[in-house]
Amino acid sequence: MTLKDVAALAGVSLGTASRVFNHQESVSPERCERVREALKKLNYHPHAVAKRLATGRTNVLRLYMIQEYPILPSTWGHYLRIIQGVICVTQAKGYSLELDICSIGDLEKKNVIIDGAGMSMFDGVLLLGSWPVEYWLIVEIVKNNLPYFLVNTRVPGKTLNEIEMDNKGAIIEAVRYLHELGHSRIALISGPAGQINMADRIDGYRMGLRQCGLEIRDALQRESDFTIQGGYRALQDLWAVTPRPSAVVCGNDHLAAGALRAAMDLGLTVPRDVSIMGFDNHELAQVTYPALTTIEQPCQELGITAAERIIALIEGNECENLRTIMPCKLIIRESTGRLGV
Amino acid sequence: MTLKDVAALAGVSLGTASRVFNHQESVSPERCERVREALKKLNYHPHAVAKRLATGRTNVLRLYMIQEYPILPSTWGHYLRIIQGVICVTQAKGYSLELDICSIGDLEKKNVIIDGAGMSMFDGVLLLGSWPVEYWLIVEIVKNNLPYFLVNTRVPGKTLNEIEMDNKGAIIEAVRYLHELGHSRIALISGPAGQINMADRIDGYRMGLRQCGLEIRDALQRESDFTIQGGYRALQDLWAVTPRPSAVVCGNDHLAAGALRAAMDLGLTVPRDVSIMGFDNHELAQVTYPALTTIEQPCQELGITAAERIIALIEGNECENLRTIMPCKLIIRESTGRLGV
DNA sequence: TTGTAAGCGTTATCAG
DNA sequence: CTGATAACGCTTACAA
Repeated sequence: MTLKDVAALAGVSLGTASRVFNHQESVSPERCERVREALKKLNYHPHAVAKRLATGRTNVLRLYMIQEYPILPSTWGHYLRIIQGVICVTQAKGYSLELDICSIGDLEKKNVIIDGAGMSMFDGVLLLGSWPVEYWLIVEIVKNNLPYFLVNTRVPGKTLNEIEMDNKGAIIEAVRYLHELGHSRIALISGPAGQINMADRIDGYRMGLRQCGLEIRDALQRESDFTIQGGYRALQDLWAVTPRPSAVVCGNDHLAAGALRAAMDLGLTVPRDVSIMGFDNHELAQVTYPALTTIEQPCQELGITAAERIIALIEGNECENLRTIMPCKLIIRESTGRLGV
Repeated sequence: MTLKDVAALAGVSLGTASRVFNHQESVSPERCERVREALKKLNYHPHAVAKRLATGRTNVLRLYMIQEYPILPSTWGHYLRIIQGVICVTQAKGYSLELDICSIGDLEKKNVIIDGAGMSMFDGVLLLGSWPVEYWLIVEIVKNNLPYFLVNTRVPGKTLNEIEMDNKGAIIEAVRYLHELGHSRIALISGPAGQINMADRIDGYRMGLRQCGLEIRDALQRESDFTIQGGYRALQDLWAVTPRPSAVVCGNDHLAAGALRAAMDLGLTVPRDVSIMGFDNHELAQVTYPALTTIEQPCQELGITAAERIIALIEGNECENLRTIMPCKLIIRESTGRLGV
């Protein structure tokens, strides 16, 4: 059932049928009505592909999940919430969302994005990741005139179309909070410093200490992976340092959960003997014992904003804020408190 | 840069250029070579949309995540692993994956699938969900001749194109395992029985008891939601029953984590006083204290199989197994054991 | 083996 | 306001 059939049934030309269906502009009420009836009767659906060919617009947004190895379940959960936000917007605005998962290596080597754009398979691209993106990739994208947004990541040292969490500010707040509880020897167990989010958290830790007038001691900083086991080992490590820390900020909830378990196995009571904080407000922060004080990120909002921005870019409504930082929120539970209480 | 340009540069006709690019069939080696050079020089990428219009094939797979409300993080994680499997296959076979999230109500009311198919936006559809799907929706899909597969869900009472986890078998194994540890009063804390997976797990629980020659007692079964809090309350409840259970099988790891905490707050030691089991092998199963014995599902394999099957269907290679059940795996950790040990 | 031309279903331009 | 008609870029008979 094509528009032609509709036109035939309504006894009008193809052009008129198209006008009625699309804008109902400049067509007599009478014929307009006839076309509408035909549209109804034939249960007409426009052929999306033909429309795309004719208009040059696909109404497809492609989202690349840039996946580090090994795959981390914590990242998964984080990404999916962001994607949910993206979908809210794409659905509302009549876009389809194509999803792709690839390593940063794939993205750069095979040049999949540019190729896809060359084949005009999508109108814009969202790069969702946690590790730094190479500048030349973006240069390539810009050169091809393809609307893009970096989500939850960036190109170090450049200000581009990007939208991120305020990782740094969140940790500064965390350090201040611990300082207000009376802690002055605050340690850090971070994930890999090469990861963008983690780099910002490490930065925030140092800046927080500075703002509180506390000394920055290398011995109190541990770089681990993102795993529960990593957190476990790092806390054991940290406990060998003299003087010992009285509070530990962790790069994510998994590290914090591991640290918690290590503290327990060392015979410590949390938060009486040591305070421990996570980051992410992952579900597991609720099930540890004691439950983790942590930081919540506005994942869905991030996705929503990213989608709105790129659609604005696609549709030519220049969007002002090319760089946006979303604030996070401190969630206080049981794993932090005053020493000895 | 279109094929026309390539043809012009190579000094051949459009048709010949197309033939070289697609099948390199029936074209003289010499001109073939010329075309190839032009292809290279112009860095030709076929216009996907035009190709689609000409061939009538989109090479797009659409996956609907059927989302219950409220949104459960545990479901998210589960789905994403499945999707990852799907993407492995679509990437390898040259398909794009479109992702949509909607409630089952959306799907049925707005008839989005049929409309999308009518607009020929995709070649096939994967329905990923956990709640029963209405038969008429599938009837509609079949009527429209659209290849489909149900993933992780089904239409109750019908055998259709579907692929699921062996939830039932897994719980039977769990009950047997507990029975071998000497337990005879085995309780169940399930999620909503309306959810397909949970219904199967409840079935499995009953069948497992029967196979072990144990009595099925309603007082030892609690239907909760999927939350940690739900598990907490359910275990408290269960503890008021006389005689008390000595082991509790939970519908998922969240319920089990809540039950664990409740047991702790009741002053019990797990597994000495009571054994507790989860389901999913969610990350939080590693961080509870004690760590949860649970059941792992082959999520990625499920996705891979589903994608392979539907692509076979699309490409007309009749796939034999229209219904497939994937086996799960028992993961033994610390939360189960013999009574009093 | 090759070129020509007729689609594929729209949109959009341009006379009338 | 309306109807032809030319794109859009490709595939695929069909004819040469």
